[in-house]
Amino acid sequence: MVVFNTLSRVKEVFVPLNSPFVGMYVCGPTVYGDAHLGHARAAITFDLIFRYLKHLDYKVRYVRNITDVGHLENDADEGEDKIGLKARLESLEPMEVVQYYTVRYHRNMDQLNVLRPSIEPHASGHIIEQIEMIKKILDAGYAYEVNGSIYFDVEKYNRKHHYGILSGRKIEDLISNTRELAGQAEKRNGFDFAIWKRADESHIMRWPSPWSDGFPGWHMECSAMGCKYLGEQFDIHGGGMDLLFPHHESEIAQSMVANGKAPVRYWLHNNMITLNGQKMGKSLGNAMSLDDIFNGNHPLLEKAYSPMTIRFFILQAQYRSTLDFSNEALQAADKGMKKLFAAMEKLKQLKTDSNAPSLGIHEIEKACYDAMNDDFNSPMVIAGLFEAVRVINSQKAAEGSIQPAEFDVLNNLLQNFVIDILGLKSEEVAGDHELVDGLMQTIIQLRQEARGRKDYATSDLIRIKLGELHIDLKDGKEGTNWQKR
RNA sequence: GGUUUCGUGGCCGAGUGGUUAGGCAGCGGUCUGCAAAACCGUGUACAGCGGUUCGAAUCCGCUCGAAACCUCCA
Repeated sequence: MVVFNTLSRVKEVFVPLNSPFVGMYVCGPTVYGDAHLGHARAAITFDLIFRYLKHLDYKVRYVRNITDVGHLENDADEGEDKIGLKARLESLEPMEVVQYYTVRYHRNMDQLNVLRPSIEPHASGHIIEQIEMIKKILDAGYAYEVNGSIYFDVEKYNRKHHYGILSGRKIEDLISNTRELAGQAEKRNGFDFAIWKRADESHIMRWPSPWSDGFPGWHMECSAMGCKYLGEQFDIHGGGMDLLFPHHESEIAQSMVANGKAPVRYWLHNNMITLNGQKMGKSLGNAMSLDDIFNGNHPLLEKAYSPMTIRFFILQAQYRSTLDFSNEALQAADKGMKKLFAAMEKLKQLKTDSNAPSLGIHEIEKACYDAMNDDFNSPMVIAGLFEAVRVINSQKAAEGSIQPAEFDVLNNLLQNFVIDILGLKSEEVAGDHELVDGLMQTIIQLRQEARGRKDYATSDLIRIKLGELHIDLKDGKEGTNWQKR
């Protein structure tokens, strides 16, 4: 298996530090607003990786943090904490905001069938670990204190190491390009970053420390919690490409100084979802919340799209490519996914015969594994699955049969890839499946009798009325099937 | 300005030095009371211009265009 490592910018063979154990850390959400499509992409990308590694029998510890402190709202490390700001605006206790949006985030992720990580640590629950790490950085001489705040000395760090190793930046460029911003007086250099920040009187999220009552800098939490749960060095660190610099770059610098070694072997970054070619982002005001999409409540949406449609849509692109949002693309994904699930149902009806000719199922299976082993190429997996769909449908249409051994391979292939690895699930019927199906069979039978009498007015009426309830009837050679649209 | 990417047929989106990605839409046919589904068939696609090569959409150079990051962001 090869993975694209942002650090080297090439695909590298994936070798865990302590096989069969794999440690994976992924930057989770800052819980101060509803999750949007971008959150879905990051979560689904690393859910895919988590699921596939487990499928390969790796023992994965997957840590995804909840950022509930230390994220500064404005420029230059001088702003207000994001959670604190929201809390003041809504007259809530900060932890109330955190709880509210964490619950909503979890609900959205459940809807998307994203597995919960092994550990989901909160930054606010690891202030002590962060303070300890800051002490190490201070002791090593790579940070300095000004008025109770501690800043990381990037310039000094860069003399021995390379600040920019991940993002490909050079410190000279940073010097010449760092914007002149107000309130940077405390820093020796504009690109130094706060690792502890003194809180002024108005700041309601604060903890005691040896230096001041304050709060940790944003980059500290991931360094501290990654180290705590996965060790000083672990296999995979993931997140959105927009976190590459300065967040991940700074994480590396902090850990290098505190632990004396690079924290991460493989850095994986998912690309952005775009809207009209532009990044969909909270700060750009063009982000669609997942609830909006699931409910169809957005001026740009022609209709509501189900969580599984969104999941399939995201998996149809490779995680390192930008993915362009459009109604047309979403509707195409919706139709394609339904076709896939319909074929999986049809497979059950396929006749087996040990004398049947081979249908090349093993080749399809191999193609799916090859695709996943090549940097988690889910679109190629899906292409392979549609090969399987074509085989199933054409055999069904020709009333052909399949070798029992190939049937098993095909069945396992679909189960493994569609359900377990891609994490898709059929959304056909919610609720009382048996009751609904029983009712439908009765209706279908009555309609069948009408058709037998050539009473097409009645049979069409039944189909039209069911259509209004988003139920499609499909007459085939062996009777009528129904499907929820 | 710097860093990093990208530009594929109507749409989304893989891939790659020589053989059909795939999905959706379209067109023709089969099937059907009709419809839908399904099946079969169907597309002079790789921004432009040069270069390397027996051969490039794939490698190199230039041009044009777009994006992300350089400030919080998945």
